[in-house]
Amino acid sequence: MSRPRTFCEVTALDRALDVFWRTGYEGASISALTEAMGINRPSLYATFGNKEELFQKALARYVDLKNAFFDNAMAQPTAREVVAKLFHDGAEILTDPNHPVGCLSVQGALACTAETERVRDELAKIRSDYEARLRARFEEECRDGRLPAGTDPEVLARFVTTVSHGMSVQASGGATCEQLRAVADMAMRAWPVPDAA
Amino acid sequence: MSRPRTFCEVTALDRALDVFWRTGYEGASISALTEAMGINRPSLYATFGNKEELFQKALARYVDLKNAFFDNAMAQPTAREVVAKLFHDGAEILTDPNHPVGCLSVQGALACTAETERVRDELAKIRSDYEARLRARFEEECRDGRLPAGTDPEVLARFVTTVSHGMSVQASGGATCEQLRAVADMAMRAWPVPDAA
DNA sequence: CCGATTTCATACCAATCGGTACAAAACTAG
DNA sequence: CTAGTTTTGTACCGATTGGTATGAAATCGG
Repeated sequence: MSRPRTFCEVTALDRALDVFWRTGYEGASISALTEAMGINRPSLYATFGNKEELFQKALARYVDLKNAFFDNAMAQPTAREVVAKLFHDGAEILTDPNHPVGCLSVQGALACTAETERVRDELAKIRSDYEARLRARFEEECRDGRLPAGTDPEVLARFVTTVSHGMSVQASGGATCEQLRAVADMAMRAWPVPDAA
Repeated sequence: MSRPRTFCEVTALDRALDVFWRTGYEGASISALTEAMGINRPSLYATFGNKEELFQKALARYVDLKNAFFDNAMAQPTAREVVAKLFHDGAEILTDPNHPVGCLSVQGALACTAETERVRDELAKIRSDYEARLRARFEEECRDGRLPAGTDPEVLARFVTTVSHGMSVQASGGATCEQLRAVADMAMRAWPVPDAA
């Protein structure tokens, strides 16, 4: 009731996400955030709490976007195709000019001060969650015998996320989609094959 | 002449490096730096210029350390062994408890504000320099026929650096040396082999 | 049309940011 | 022992940091 908002909460959040994505958590000042969001400081604090809560909410939006991409890859019939699609589409997303380059969970905060440890840990948790989902998928296919005997699903999942995060760093350094795809194709050559013996 | 320094310039620089490494460029405040270096502000500015110059000098120290590691790997007789050593020793260094986890050129600044663009670009240049050295080595072995025909040295170099940077992100997330080595071993399975045909 | 309620904009808060002025202290050359 | 030079510690600079107090403007239910 009473006076309604003059701004849309979700679009403001998307603007905030863009700033966090481009400049990292610490690099995003409240002034930069409010300017990008088109609102003023008290509105930000009234609506989103404080900087860290705003980040968490923007991060939740990011995870939504990323889940769409990830689930789409996971819909592939085989683990190998899942990863191939993850790499292929990931290369495009990491270099998409419509949003900041790289992956927020990598760009956001690797190094940090004591005050921003929680943010770094949150991003680390997100990364490890995706890795866990991959591992679960690989374990499944290992049990079914669809992945060669002797395949370690945990290592395989860690390898895939490692390459993905490396691709994010490459994107941050200016690598193109095609260059990332070539790297991804090369990584796929490490995919486990049944023993010839 | 006149009054001598009460501190060692290189050890102070190493302390500064440690802070930049742990907290990133923006996260390292002058107060945190002076405290870690055991000197006060005017001494810092008189000796090292300003924050950015201090970072550059600390970064030069870091590159010295990293070169020792890198050159050691490059001393291996074959490209394959170079990369295997790079991965194997890298896993240890990235998780060495004696210094901050991960690689400074990855942790330092992926995302940044307009004022710290130069720092980010400097780190990106360092990363690409190492990649170029790997590429040169691979090109050499391609010409000599020691790498299979059809091998793209540029892609191979980018793949190796991508995995390395991914390992740095993994280390930042708490991965152990052994876990990184397992990933590295898996990555080595992508190494080019001569066509069976 | 009015009163209750909420959002808005301005202007501010203490703390910290990177960076410096200044004078006392400590050293060396003579 | 003194004159001159450099480093040191303290105390400060304006600007910016994340975060708020406050009152005016706007909208709703009645």
